[in-house]
Amino acid sequence: MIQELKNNFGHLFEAELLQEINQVGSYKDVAEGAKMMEIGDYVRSMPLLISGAIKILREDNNGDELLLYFLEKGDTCAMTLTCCLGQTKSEIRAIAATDATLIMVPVEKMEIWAGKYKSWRKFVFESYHNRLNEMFATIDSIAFLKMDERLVNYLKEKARIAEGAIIYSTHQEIAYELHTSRVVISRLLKKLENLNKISLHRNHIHIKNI
Amino acid sequence: MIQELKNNFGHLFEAELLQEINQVGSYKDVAEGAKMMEIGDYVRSMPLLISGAIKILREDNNGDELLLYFLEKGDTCAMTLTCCLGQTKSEIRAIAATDATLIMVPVEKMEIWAGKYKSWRKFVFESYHNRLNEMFATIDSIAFLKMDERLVNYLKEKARIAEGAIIYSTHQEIAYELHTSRVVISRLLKKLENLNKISLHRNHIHIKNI
DNA sequence: GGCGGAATGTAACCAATGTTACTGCGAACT
DNA sequence: AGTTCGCAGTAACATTGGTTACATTCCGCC
Repeated sequence: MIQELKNNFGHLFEAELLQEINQVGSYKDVAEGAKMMEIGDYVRSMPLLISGAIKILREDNNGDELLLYFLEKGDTCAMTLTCCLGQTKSEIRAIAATDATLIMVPVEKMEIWAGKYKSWRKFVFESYHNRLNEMFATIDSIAFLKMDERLVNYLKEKARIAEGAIIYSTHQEIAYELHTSRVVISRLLKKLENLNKISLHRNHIHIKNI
Repeated sequence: MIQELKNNFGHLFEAELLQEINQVGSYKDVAEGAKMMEIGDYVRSMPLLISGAIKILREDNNGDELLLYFLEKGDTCAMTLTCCLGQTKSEIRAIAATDATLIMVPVEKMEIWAGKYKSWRKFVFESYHNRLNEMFATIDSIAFLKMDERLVNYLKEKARIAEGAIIYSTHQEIAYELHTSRVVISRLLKKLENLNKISLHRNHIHIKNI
């Protein structure tokens, strides 16, 4: 494990902290689509993401979903940070967007290291900061953009995460994540295809130039 | 100053930390409407809110605004927390929603205390947590609610902040904060008045039962 | 090859919200 | 008292996005 740790977090943490993480952390592989956290769950360990991507979703009373943001390599989940300390429930759902590997750290360490290691504090603060910024971006998107622009942003982000020009999603799945209906997504995607920005296929979308 | 500190933060911080805050912090009074932070500003001190309320706003490229949430007594601004450490610019605007008093703490102390006082760490983490939760609530509101429901929530919140049943806002101001148009707000307010939930007057709104 | 289910395409319609344009009212000022 | 200006009321219309309904296509499976 220590090698992956160094590769992904070596520039952040001093050797002693890496050593500690190595001792108490446990490896975990998750498959694409796996639910990693549910709304209302209590959190007992903190994930450090080594590879893959996790999507973070919000749900309303009617079960309608909305994609908030993605976590990637080197990220951690801000939700767990204070859930651990404050013993509160998760407000969000986390689902593996791709196959992913992570290191799980017991919550007790979280606060101990915050007192002990400056680099850990920096990491935790920056995680919060990044998450807040992603939330701002999400809010901008919902509040200020129209659905066609939101869709384009979504496709860009998805392509970036997938590290390729092909997105394997159905229109229905996209509709869920943007909290709209399948018909609307089909309509807008077709427009993008007519503009020659994407090409549509069954079960996947080819991003050409958006 | 020490007395206000004790009243508002005494239950959070140990005596030694209160003492330190008292030594390095400076009092500041701001009048309603005063701009306390602008998008793009660098932050050099951290506010602890003693009384009053601060509204936190987001703005898009076209200058359109959106109210994110209010800060109140006992809160601090999460934005400053990492702006200080990371030397990044503010992503938000802060405006005094009422007359307010606060204690400004130099940023250098922020990280020092985080290493020294467990209670300070707890406070900072909880601040982040609260802000994230408020952002979730804001997103829920924008994404899942229709404008009439958002307006009702807004009025409730405003009345709570004002500690009374009368809201001194014009329709135009409300429209800005909810990022819609004055006509839409007037229309919806009139509906609420017809339902006998509010009564409308020039420059103010009387909340009756919503 | 035919069947069935999932995914997509599309039209027609509806509801919510945004826009434009104009009216009238009230308070402040002269 | 008359003027001015900001605020509020309202109608008419445009646009966006959501809904319903149905046709078509693709693919795996028998």
